[in-house]
Parts: sequence; C-alpha cells; structure tokens
Amino acid sequence: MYNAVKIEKKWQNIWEKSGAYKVKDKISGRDNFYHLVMFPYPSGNLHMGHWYNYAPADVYARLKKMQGFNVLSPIGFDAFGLPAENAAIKNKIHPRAWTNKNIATMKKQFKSIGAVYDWSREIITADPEYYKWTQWMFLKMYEAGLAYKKKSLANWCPEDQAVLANEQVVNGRCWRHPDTPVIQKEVDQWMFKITDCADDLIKDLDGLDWPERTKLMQKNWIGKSEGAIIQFAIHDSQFIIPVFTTRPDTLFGATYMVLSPEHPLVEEITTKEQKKAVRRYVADTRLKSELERMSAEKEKTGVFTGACAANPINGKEAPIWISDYVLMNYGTGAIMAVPAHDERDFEFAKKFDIPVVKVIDEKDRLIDSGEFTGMAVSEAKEKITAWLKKKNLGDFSIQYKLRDWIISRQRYWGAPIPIVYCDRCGAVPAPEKDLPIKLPPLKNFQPVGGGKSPLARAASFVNTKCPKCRGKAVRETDTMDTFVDSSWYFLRYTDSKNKKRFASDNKLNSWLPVDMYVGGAEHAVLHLLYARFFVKVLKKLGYVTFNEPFKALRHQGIILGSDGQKMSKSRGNVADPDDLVGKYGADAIRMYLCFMGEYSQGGPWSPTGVLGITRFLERIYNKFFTLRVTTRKVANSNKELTKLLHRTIKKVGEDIENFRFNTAVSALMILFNEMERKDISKNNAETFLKLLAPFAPHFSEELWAILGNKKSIHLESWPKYKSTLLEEGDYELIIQINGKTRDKIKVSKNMGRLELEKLALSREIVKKYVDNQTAKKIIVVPNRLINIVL
RNA sequence: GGGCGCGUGGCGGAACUGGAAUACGCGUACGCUUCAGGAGCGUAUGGACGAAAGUCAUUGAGGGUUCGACUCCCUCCGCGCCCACCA
Repeated sequence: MYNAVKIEKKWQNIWEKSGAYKVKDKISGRDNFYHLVMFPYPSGNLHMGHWYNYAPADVYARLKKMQGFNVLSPIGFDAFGLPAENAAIKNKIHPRAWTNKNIATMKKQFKSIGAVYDWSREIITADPEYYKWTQWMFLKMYEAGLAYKKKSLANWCPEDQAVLANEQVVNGRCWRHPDTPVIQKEVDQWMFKITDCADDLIKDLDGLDWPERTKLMQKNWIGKSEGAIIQFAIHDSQFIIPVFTTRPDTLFGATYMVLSPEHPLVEEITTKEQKKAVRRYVADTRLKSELERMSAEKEKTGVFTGACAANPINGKEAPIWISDYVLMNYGTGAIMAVPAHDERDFEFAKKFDIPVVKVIDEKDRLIDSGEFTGMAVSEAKEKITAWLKKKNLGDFSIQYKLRDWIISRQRYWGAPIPIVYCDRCGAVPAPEKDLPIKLPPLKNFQPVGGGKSPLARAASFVNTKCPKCRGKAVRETDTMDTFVDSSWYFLRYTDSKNKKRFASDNKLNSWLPVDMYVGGAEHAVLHLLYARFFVKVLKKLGYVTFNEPFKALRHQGIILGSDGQKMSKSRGNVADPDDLVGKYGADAIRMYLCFMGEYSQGGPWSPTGVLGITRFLERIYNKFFTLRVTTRKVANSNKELTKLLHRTIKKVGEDIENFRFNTAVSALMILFNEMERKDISKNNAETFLKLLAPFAPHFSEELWAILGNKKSIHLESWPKYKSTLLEEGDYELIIQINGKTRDKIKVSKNMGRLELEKLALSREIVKKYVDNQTAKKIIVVPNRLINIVL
C-alpha cells in the first residue's frame, strides 16, 4: 500500500532541506526559462481554483526542468488590498496582522502542492522593502509626466468608500460588490497616463503567444476608432463645439447635435426659455447611477437647449439637444447626429420629431451630398475630412475607449502615494532617499468622511516638511490601487532582496521577459493590461530592455462544484484541497486536475474521478515495487511495447508543452495498461516514472528511490524517443465500401497503391458487397484506408 | 444589442491536416476475493434490433460540399464568457 500523505511529507522535507528548488541565476550549458503563475491575494486559504492554476502549471515547469532548462518558478503574495482593511474594521485586528496570518496559512498549503517554487525569492507586496519600489515607480512616472492629479468625475463605490478604475467597474457595479451600483463623484485623483501607450498596447499584441480571445479583449477595451473631429459653430455666439465622428461621410445627413448633459458649454449656450428644462434634466442625470443610466437604454430622453449650430459643410441649421446617451468621457462629449444612418440617433429623432435625411444609398454611395455625391463611403470619409481640414473646420482624429488609470484609493492598506503638498511649492514628489514612505500605525481604519483615506487621521504621518523649501507641508493620504503593486512584481522576483534597485540589469536580462505566464482569464483587461503598460514605460525610461512582460500566456478554466455549479459554501459543493490532500495526497489531486478535462475549459470537480487516479497510482506502485529485487534488463524484448513507449514519450512531452494535460495523463494510462499486460521491465518502469514525474513528483520520487536510484528523479532529463520507433512497419488497412468500413487487414507500410487495391478486392467480404459491380472509383489514403465506391 | 466561444454515451471527456466516432477515466452489471462493510482484481456495457455472428442508426436540429464530415459552408435552437448608448 502506498501511503501518499506520509511519503509526500517525507519528500517535501528532503527537498526543502537540500534546497532542491533553489534557482541559480545562471547555470552553464542551460538556458534560463522564466515560468510564472499569477500570485494570489492572501484571502485566507488556497481553494480549488488556486490549485487548478498552480498544479498543472507546475507540471509544465517540471517538464521544462527535465528538458534541461534552468527554470525560475517563483511565488509570492499580492498582499495589499481591501479585505484586510475590512477585516481590521470588523475584528479589530491590524490589516498587517490579518494579512500575515493568512500568508502563513497559505504558505503551508502551498508547500503541500509539491511545486518547484523557489521560496527564497518570495515577495510580499505589503512589505516596505517591496512597496518602496512601487513608490519609486510612481516617482518615475511622475517625473516622466505620466502620473498626474486631476479633478474629475470618477467611479465611486459607496461600499468601499473609494474610487474605482474603469476596469474595476463590472456592469455598472463594483467588481468586489456585485450588489453595489457605482456612482459618479467628482474627486481629485492621481492618474497614470496609460492612454499615452494606447497605440503600442494594441500594436504589440501581435507578437505575443497569448490566447487570441484575450488579445481581442484587450484590443476592444482599448477601443481604437479612426474618424474626424468636426467643428460646429453655434449661432449668435463665439462658441465652437467640436464633435468626433467615425462617419464624416454622413455629414450632409447631420440634422441635429447632442451634447452630453455634463458638457461644459451646456449652461453657456442654453437659451432663456429652455434654461429651466435643461437644468432639471442635467440635475436628474447627475443623480442617476451609472447603472440607471445604462438601463435607460430602451427609451431615449433629452431636452432642446434652444441653441442651434451650423452644419459646416452645407450651413444648414442643426438644433442642439442634450441627452444622456452622449457620454462626456468619450470623444468630445458632443456628437453630430445622423438619424438616417445611426440607430441611436434615429431613435432619438423619431421620439422628438427631428428630420431624417438619407445621404447614403444601399450600395454605400453618397447621395444628396453636394460635390461628394456618388462617392463611395470609404473615399468620402477621406475627401470630406480633407475638405474640412482645408477650411479649418475639422481634422482627422483617432479616439480610444481606454481611459487613464485612476490609481488613488482612499484607503489605508496600500502603498502611500509619495507626494507632499506645500502651500508654497504645491505638489512635491518625495525624494527617493526618503522611500519607503511607510504606513503609520493606526487604530481606527474606518473611512474618514468626505472621501478621505483613514491615513488622514495619522497626524504624525500627515504633517511633514516640504522637501523643497523645508516649510510646513502635508502628505498625500491616498494609497495606490493594488493593481499598481502587481504591475511589476514579476520583475522583483529576479532580484527580490536588492536594496539599491527594483532589480539589477543583469538579473532582469537573464530572466525576462517571462517565457510562460499562467493564470486566470479574468485579468484580461486588468492586471495583464497594466503590467504591459508598466513595462512599456520602464522601457521608455531605459530601465528595462524588453517592451512586453509576458511572451506566452495560458489561462486555466474555472473549477465548478460536483453539481456543475460554481463552488460556494452555501451550495455545499465546495471541494477543499486540504481535506483532499489529507485523504488522497497531493499527487492524486494534481493528476486529477490535469486529467479532468481541457485546462482552459475547466469543469466540474468529480469526487469519484479522483479515485480513478489513486487506483492508477496504486497499481503502478504495486507492480513497480516488486521490481526492486529483479535484475535490470537492458532492453525490453517486446517490440510493440517499445514502440508504444516511444510514442508515449513523444506524446506526453508535446501534450504538456501544449497544455493538453488531460491527454498526456490518458497516454500514461494506456502505456501502463500495456506494460501490465505484456511485461514490466525495470528499464521501462524507470522511463515510465520519468514521464510521470512532472505530474506526481512525490510518488515518482519514492518509487525511483525504491528502484535503487540515489539521486532525485527530478534531476533526470526527459526521456528521448527514437523517431524510427514511432512508426509502425505494418498498419491496419481499413477497407471501406461506399464510405462504410467493411473489413480491415494488416498490411505492410511499403505496399503500393495497385497492390492494395488488388488485395482489397480479393477479400471475401468485399467480393460479397461488390457482387459483380464495377467500382466507379477507388480511393486510397496512404497508410490508412481504401474506399471502394460502387 | 455587439463580439468571441461551445454543443459528442448515464457522467468528465478523446478524435492528428476531412479518413474505423465514443480513446482514457468515472459510473453501472456480473464474477472472484472477503466474517462483514469496503477496497482490490477480472469481465462486460456503451443507442436500437438480435441468442449470436451481425445489421442499422448516431456527435443540438435541418440543409449543403465531399468517395468520406464531430471536423468545412449556410440556416435555426440552446448554453457560456466578455463588452455594453464608445458617436
């Protein structure tokens, strides 16, 4: 009997003591390979989802190691964030204490996975030695003009009492509180100018080995649109309102304009008669949450301002309306409305009786458009914009949906923004030598009213001297979004103890960019976008030499409960990894997670499915155990088995490489079933164990030792297959008649076409079906089948 | 509403480039073993008809291309994810 729990402990201790997984930055004769998994938030416990990310990813890392790479597979904790602070308020425990307690628990759980993590490089983003460099990054952004403070309408989560980045708003609600609608609030916020990199962020996606779906999501999120800015002059006033459009070709059909209710010129242009109605509409809009505004999708609303503008191309009068279907934070906050060729404008025009003028025909050519009539849409776009440009009435323009990244958070448990406000000098960055600006001790973590961080309570922290004039000054009390911490953590692993720099050039260059990154798809437009932005900035500033952080990326799917529903305590369908490891051992869990289905697909956890794996391992153990006394056979005499072995070596290696862990496990099962049936030589058993080693590291190590090996199996290299042994000399020829299989026969590979035809036609069964008819056609697929068409 | 993806036995899922559909595992049934419970081992099973050899059907539904379609094309149905008035 194989006692998984006991034996796994044993090997984990041995590996830890011997420093088996400590990674050197350079080993001669080996190429470096940076394998990264997304580090977890220390929420308290490792759940199945974590295991599903980390265990199969470790199988991959172990394969790479055996293939001869010097593999770095680090781990750490994304330790800043709100749950710690909320726990602090609820349980009167310091966020740091709560976080450290969770990290301690999770570390223990992590070690039970049996992964190749190099714990000596562990990082915790809440450590001052780490966030010192997060702050340093902020300063560099600031110096480069990429960090700026701006008063603007921002997404505000009433539950968290803090602002949210656009990426953190899900369906108009807070990403952490799916029941809390986000409201718009005017606040003074620090931002990162991610929009500066919008173009590169799209362009460089091309060279990445990432899931296409993820690349597409980033592309759509950045949302590049090419079009024109067109100037509309307001009648009887000096105001000119620019609009952005992707359809300058439809300009002759622009029969009215719409401003966003938040547009700064609304108040200015509204006529006396319309003032009351407009003001009421603006006030109503402001009161609406983002969610309500979105759900008003069905019925368009709006108010006439009383003002009119001139259509720059034909001088026709365009009445100016306001409506909440025009968003202030896209384009110019104003549109030219072309009801004939835009669904939303059409809806609005219909409701308010505004004329609809058709200017494009069914063949996508312009009609009733002056000198442009008859032109194709694509040509007209170009020509009309050029015409406007010449008359100073417009220009070509590119707009993005991507907004700058608001990084201020009005909370305690994060890296303080290293800025000081002085009455005389204004906002002054903290000098580098003062870093880290440490979080002060605090007792009360309740948010301070008025959108201020609890840090505002810490007088000793707030009151300071101006770095410039040494006069009285106060510190910024907001902390940074935790996504800032995780935007560069993969750089720190390479040199986690460096006190002088976030990482030395040498170490950065020997590891980065990351060769393989494995983690959840939910970060497609959050972490993965931010990290790319950071690397692009660091590259521009000369701190790194690469412009993309993650060369290759793979996502794991989502593990569901055995009922096919999302795992949740209330449903009672949660599979707890600790329980399972205590029962079946980590190897069985690792292997079952690999086996249960396609990695990117995820799927339901099956409690009986694991039993299939433990049975498999038991059978191997029982059969291999007895080999320890037999003498080593040099080669296996069974030719077919040898061929299968070599085919399996190839398949398992390739499957792991392609993240097809499920078929790799099944190939191992097929091979073992054959070995059991035919002959288990010690030689083949050892090769088999090497193939099994990435999946079941403890189990294979144990048997490897039992078979008399002194060194760890994980130092062995991946078996090589002989390509001459892959192909069968003979194969089963499938004989089809009218596409239906009627017979099969073993034939030699080098039989020619005519020979095969003759052979097939001479078969009794075939004769019966053919029955004196002549074959219309005979199709021969080499090495596979022959199809006789009657 | 838009974009992307998916649909294969009782279940999780295989199937290379269009070439024997259901590999591998779970489950189920029977047998052996066991004081018993379980576990283990062996055999069978994959839909229908048949005692069996076998025959026919079959990859959400319908159609098409092809000697041949889970795979490619069209229509429809269902499910999932992402985005959501982006001018």
